[in-house]
Amino acid sequence: MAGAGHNAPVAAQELKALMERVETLDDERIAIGEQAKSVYAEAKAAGFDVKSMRRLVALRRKDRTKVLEDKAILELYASALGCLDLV
Amino acid sequence: MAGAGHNAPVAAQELKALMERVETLDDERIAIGEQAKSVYAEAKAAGFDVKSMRRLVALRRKDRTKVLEDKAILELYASALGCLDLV
Amino acid sequence: MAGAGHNAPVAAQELKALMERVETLDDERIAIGEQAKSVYAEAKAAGFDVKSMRRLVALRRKDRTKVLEDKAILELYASALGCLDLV
Amino acid sequence: MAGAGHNAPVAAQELKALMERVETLDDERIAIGEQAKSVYAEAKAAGFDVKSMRRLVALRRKDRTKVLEDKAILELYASALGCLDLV
DNA sequence: ACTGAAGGCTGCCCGC
DNA sequence: GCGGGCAGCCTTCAGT
Repeated sequence: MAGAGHNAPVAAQELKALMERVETLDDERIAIGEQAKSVYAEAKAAGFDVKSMRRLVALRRKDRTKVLEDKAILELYASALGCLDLV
Repeated sequence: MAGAGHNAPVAAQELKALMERVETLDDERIAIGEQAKSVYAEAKAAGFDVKSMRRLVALRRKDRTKVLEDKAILELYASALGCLDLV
Repeated sequence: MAGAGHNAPVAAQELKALMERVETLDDERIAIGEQAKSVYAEAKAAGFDVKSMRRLVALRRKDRTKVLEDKAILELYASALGCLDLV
Repeated sequence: MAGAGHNAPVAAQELKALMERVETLDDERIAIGEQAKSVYAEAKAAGFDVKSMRRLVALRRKDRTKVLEDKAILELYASALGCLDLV
C-alpha cells in the first residue's frame, strides 16, 4: 500500500533525516510559542484580557472581506432569531 | 500508582462492564450527531449558511451575561486598534 | 452568495424551526455526554485510568484491519529510528 | 473588572505594541509550520506515511517514562478485554 | 483522490 | 494536587 519501502529496511536513513528536520522545526515552533506566551503574560500583568487579545489576533489574521461577510450573515440570522445583541 | 488493581487480573469483569456502558452511550451520541447533521443538510439545501448556524447555536448555549461581557471587551480592544468593524 | 434569502427577512420562521431542531438534538447529545462522564467518574473512583479507557474505546470503534495496519507501520518506523520500545 | 484601563482609552498604545509583538511571533510560527508541512510533503512523495511520522514525532517529544507507563496500562486493559492485538 | 475546513479529543496550564 | 479552560492535533467530511 505504501509504495515506499521497495527495500525492506524502509530506507531508515532517509526516514531519520526527514524526522530530524521535522523535529528541529518543531523545536523552533515551540520556542516561539513560549515567547508569545511571555508577551501574553506581560499583557495580563498590565491588566489586559488575554483571551480577547487572542481572539483579536486571530480575527485580524483572517481575510478581511471574508470576516465582514461572515459577520453580516451571523447578524442576519441572529436578528431572525431575536438575539441580535449576542453577536 | 493506580490503586485499583490490588488483584492481578485488574478486575477484568468490572472494566468490561464499564467499557460496555461507555460504548453504548457513545453509540447513542453518534446517532444523534448524525441526526443533527441531517438537519444541517436540510438547512443547507434550503440555502442557509451552516457555519453561521453552528456559530449561533454555540453562542446561544453559552451564558448570556458572559457573552455580552466578552463582546464588550473585544469591541473595546478592536476600537483601540482601529479595527472595530471586524468585530 | 447565499442564495437563500430570495425574500428579505431570510425566511426567519424556517430558520427558527431548523435551529430549534438542532438545539434539541444538541441538548440530547450533551446529556448523553454527561452520562458518559459519570461512568468515567465511577471508573476513576474504582481505580481505573480514564485516559487509557478512552484510548481503548476509540481504538475499538475503529476498523480493526486499519488499526493493525497502522500499528505495523508505526512499529516499522520506530524500529528504523531505534525507539521501538516507545510504541 | 479588567483593572487595566484606569484611563478610558485603555492605554491603546500599550495594547497596540503588545499586539504587534504577538502578531510578529505568530507570523514566524506560521512560517515554520509551513516549512514543516513542506518536509512532510517531501516525505509523502518519498512514499512514507505522514500520519505515522506525526505520531512518532509526538511520541518522541513526550516524557519517555510516562509513555512507557501509559503503554503498559493500555496493554493491561486491552488484555482484560481480549483485544491485546489492537494496541 | 486530494486538499481544506470543522468538530472532537488530548495534552497543558492556570486557578482553587 | 485536582479539576476546569484553552490551545493544538487528529480525524472526518465536504468540495473540487
